Amino acid sequence: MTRCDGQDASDGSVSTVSVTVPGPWWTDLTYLVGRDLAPDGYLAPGVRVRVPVGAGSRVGVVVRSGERGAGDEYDGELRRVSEVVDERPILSDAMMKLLRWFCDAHLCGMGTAMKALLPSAFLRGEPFGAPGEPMLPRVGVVSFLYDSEDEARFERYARILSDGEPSLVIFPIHLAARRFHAYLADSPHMPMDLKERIFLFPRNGAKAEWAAWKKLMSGDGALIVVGGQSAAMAPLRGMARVIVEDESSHVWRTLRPPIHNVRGLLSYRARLEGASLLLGGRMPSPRAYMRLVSGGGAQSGARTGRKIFFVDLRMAYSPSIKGVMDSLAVSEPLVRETDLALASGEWAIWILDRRGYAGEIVCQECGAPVKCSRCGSAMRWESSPARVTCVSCGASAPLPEECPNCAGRLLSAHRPGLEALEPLARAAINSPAPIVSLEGDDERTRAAIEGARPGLILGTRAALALCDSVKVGLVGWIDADGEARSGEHDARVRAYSLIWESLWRGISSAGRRVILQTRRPGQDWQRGLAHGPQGWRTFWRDELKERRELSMPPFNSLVKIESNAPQIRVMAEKLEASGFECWSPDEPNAKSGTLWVRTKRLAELRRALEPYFQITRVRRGFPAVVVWHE
DNA sequence: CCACCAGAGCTC
DNA sequence: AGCTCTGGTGGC
Repeated sequence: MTRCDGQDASDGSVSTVSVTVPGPWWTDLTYLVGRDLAPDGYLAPGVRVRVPVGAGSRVGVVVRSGERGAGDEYDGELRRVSEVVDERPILSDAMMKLLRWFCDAHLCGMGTAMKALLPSAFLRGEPFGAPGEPMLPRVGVVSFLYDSEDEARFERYARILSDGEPSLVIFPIHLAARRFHAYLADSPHMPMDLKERIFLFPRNGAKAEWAAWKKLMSGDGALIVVGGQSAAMAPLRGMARVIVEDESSHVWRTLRPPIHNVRGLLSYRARLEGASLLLGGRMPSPRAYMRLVSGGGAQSGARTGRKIFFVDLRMAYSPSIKGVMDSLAVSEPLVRETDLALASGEWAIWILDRRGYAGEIVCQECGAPVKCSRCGSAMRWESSPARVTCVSCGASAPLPEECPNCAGRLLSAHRPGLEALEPLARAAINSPAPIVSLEGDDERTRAAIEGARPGLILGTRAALALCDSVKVGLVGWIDADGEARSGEHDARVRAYSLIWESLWRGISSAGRRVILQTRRPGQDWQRGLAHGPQGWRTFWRDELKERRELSMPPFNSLVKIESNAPQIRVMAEKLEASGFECWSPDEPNAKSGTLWVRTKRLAELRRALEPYFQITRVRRGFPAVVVWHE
């Protein structure tokens, strides 16, 4: 690498470069570069440089290079590139395209895209070789593999992988990747010499991840890379195939900005690098389903049988719960099936997706819910010890004696939770088997359960993970409608796929029974649940019809923009003037604002948002943008 | 007297 | 968002 010697180029022949610098802004920054760093007055696009930014310095990537003033409106004082990191461009053509696609799809800047897709060492300036181009341009095919049985899919993957083509196999969670890695090591379908060339990509963690990148970039002979989401950009040489397992999982969507769907990234990466793409799972995601019905048939398991039972909540006995307005039903069929499962030495799981004693506390006089003083989210009531905790930030406070809003004395609890369910379960179950409330999903709890005598587990959706390690004979959904109640446009798919998962997940799905306590037995989004291994066809047909009518994703993209209230108002006006469909749910005098946009014209929206992401706006702060594509 | 930290201020 | 510079605090 070459460092700036600090001297001015005395002959005055100084040129400029545009550099993408990681930051929340979308602007590329212009710098001078002296002859000492660039003898030809030119730095190739894709070369990393260290540049001064504000008080410090950062590593960025050259995007353009040329004489002063060429295609650049900035007329202020320019600073100098302080160091050229790479001798040759370091981002492949495919990688540049992938980064650009990411920016367009998620309405973010190039710097944000680089941080999301590349290991942190890249932007520290460490030696780097990007994922390769295909040797010969290839056209990857897309295929699908849906089978409700986990074991059946694993076997199919193993058979496919046994041809030794360089393959990337990615799971939504690392634990599942580990399980598949162990499966491959034992699989009779894998040739011995190939087994030695399977690499389990490490779980998130910057150091381990960078070590894995270096190992793969050095071309150590790995042919199959198995990993969780952190392996999505793994630099596998000559990658010919990408397998995305459990592709409909909502876990593919990241929780941290830039919020994106890692499965979508993998699909596009496969296309750019000419690798074939195999999407697999228990059921398809909306986009995969649409391709599937337009393209060809799916694989599927053949097992059917009476696995699922609907219990009409309106008919079920619902004992009242002390201190809580709503009741919880523990129906007769649920108790009977639970006792049966326990009697035959299997585990039973009852799922209620609300922790604590009650999900919300509301003032009966003013109607306001008790909110967290720190973050403003709803507080839930926990009974032992008696207190309220915040659903989102975890803050805890003593049980309020009066309404914080109107000082009213009548606070009432609603939506009973797991703590309230436990005494009901104890009273209802006849079996002497233990009853355990599962508070977390950590490894320790799981290990304790794996070694214990089978019993009844009361837990949230996280408890479904137990199906992977112990024999679960019954899953009972205490309030199945609750899953579909959130206002999100994808609430119904989440509900459907959770229940679908409870039918099929893990090692004992063949004999498992599932009971749904619901107000709409087998109706609406629940249609198709009882139709056997491809019941999701019924679900998607109805769901996509409705989404098309409402112009919701995947037929349109949904964009959420957050900023301060005045800026949101200005943006809303301008976007509406440009013909965008916008709405804002804000209260009139709120400080911060939210703007929703529903559109197909993402490129145009990007251009409209560009002014708000110029670096000169840094002091006013940048809006936060989230995009939904499905 | 200096190590450590929170907050301010800056960004071609 | 980073980064560094500042000034206050607290440990010895």
